[in-house]
Amino acid sequence: MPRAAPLKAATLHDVAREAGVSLITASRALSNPALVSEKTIERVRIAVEATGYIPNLLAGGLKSRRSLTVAGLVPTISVPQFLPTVKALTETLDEAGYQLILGQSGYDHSREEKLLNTMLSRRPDGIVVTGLVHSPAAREQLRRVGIPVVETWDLSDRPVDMMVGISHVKVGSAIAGFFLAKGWQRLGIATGDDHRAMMRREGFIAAVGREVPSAIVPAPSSLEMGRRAMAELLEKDPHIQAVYCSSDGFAHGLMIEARSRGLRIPQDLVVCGFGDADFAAHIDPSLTTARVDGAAIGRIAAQMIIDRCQGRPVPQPVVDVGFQIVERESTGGAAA
Amino acid sequence: MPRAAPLKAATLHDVAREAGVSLITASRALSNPALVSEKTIERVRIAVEATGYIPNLLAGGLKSRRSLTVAGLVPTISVPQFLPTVKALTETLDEAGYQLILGQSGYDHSREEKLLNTMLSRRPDGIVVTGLVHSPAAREQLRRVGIPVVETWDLSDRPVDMMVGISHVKVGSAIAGFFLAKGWQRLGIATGDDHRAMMRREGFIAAVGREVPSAIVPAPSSLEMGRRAMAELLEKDPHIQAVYCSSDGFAHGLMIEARSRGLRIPQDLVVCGFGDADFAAHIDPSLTTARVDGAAIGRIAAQMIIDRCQGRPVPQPVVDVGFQIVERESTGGAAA
DNA sequence: GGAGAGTATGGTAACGTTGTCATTATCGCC
DNA sequence: GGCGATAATGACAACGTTACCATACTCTCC
Repeated sequence: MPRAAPLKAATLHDVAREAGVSLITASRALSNPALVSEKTIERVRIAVEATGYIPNLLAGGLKSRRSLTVAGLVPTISVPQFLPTVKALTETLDEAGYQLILGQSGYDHSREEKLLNTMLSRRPDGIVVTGLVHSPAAREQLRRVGIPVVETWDLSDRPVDMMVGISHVKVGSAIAGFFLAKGWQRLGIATGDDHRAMMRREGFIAAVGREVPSAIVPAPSSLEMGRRAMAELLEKDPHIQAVYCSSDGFAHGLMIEARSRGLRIPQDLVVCGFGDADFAAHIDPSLTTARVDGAAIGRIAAQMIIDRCQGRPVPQPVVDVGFQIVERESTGGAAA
Repeated sequence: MPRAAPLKAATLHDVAREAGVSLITASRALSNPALVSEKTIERVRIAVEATGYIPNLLAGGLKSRRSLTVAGLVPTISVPQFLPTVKALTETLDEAGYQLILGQSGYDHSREEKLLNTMLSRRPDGIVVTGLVHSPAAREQLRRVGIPVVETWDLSDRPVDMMVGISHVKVGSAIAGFFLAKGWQRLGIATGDDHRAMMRREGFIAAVGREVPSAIVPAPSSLEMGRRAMAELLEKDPHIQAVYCSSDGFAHGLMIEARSRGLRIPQDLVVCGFGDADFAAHIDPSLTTARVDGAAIGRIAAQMIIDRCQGRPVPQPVVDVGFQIVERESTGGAAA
């Protein structure tokens, strides 16, 4: 099947000729209209219509050193937890004329370095990383290129540049504190093995003051793995009372398995998740969980990048968006 | 906080000088090593290390007219159904050296056009659209630019270029046929209002041969909306026997609501979803659903683009990946 | 030993845009 | 009327890479 002859696409040159102005005036009419008279702008606009001109951001970016592009690195997009963040990121950037280039680093630090290099060769104006940048080589390289970098969903003492997230250690200890305050003593942990989840586990254990039976599964955790993790925990402690799970889908799996073994939730066992996924409030029993505003993380990260790119100072380069424990039926709370 | 002085990044010119070869030889050593001697390649490799050179794909793409970039348009990434597709797309493209630029068109056709223009200004080597391209202007423009285009997750008689997906009408009628074969007569539909879901509804209704009580919610559908949809359907027909839902999360919501009203599944009501989400097999009761291999859609779409870009003909420009109804407990099937 | 076919390298000119500096109208004001 | 300031436009040279063509040097084979 013969495709339409790929006619040479119109360039700004063609637009300028059509409009009867110089090349550079046409350029300004489109990208800096304040410098051009109304009349000329209109003429250029018409010429753009007539020629079907589509700007070439590769050329523009090459010269101006602004690609209007931001690189986004996520472990994998199939973990629902980051979806609101990526969504808000894309949308906020889009409003400012930036596009997101998505990269999946996997949960593997060596890939992180390689992917970063690939990304940098597109000369993004900024980089948003989900999680911390771990590899020292990558950290050093990011510093050297000198573009704004935001690490998200985590906090640390040594940011590469900017940071917006939460303290996972605090989440862990808050949940442990919540369990202990209710008087539950036989605790358990079901968690993925990624860095953030393991930090929550550490916080949990530190708050409890002793080791806690744990089922650790490879990230990302899923509902299916949750069922298996529940089985594992019941083997380790048949009289377990309260389990913290590293994600809501995971927690849901634990609850289903527990029920299928005749355990009543919350009477016989209570469960707390993490993330406040969209379904958490609506399953039965509704799930107690630690809520984090993932969309806010995306919005703030995008805004940090945009501000920096436009030369504005970022008032607060490290932002803790915090979290709250939302108590629902799975720990004996009210329905909604 | 003063950032490191942004030293001028090394260019290929610096690498060439360091390696003692000409600019163009350095270029070839990196992007077409077959033309360069082993010894020279090694020298260039060392020079790259020494200078910390990172290629500039903006410059390369400008000259070569290959940006090594593919634009991906999804309605929104927060609909889990497309996640496996986007994931496979990203991964397959990555292996061939291409990066995905993600755009969210929303469920709004006017945004589609605007977004497309933004995307095209980055000179992608290909475009993958989730769903069909509806706006005639957008279709025309895509044809004109002459780059490979893949429409996914759907099939139609008038592809813009290439296509990989399923017939949603067939899915709808298959599910209706499945219900009817079991002897269920009082049917219902709970569906999102996006194009694909509405096509499934049409297929369903056509197979039944008469109108069917429907709860239609704005896409994307969610578990929460599922609960409300169940309530709505029960109002329309208190003795409803079998409901088809346009997504698995949605179906899950219906089941939870039904149960909370004392209905037993599958004894009093049967439910079928769509998509075979990762949790579908593991919730209780496990969910009967129409399985579509979303990852395959992503892989095939990516491969089509890659083949075209590398000048290979695409043997089959329209691919139907098909679907199968997976019967589980929610319609009286076995557990797994 | 010279034609012919590789193999490895180099020089030059783009690709399409924008930064920088220069130039020309236009205006207000003493 | 002439001065300086502002507005509007233009010329030119990049940005960093690759396409294209040319050259120099092998090697083979009759």
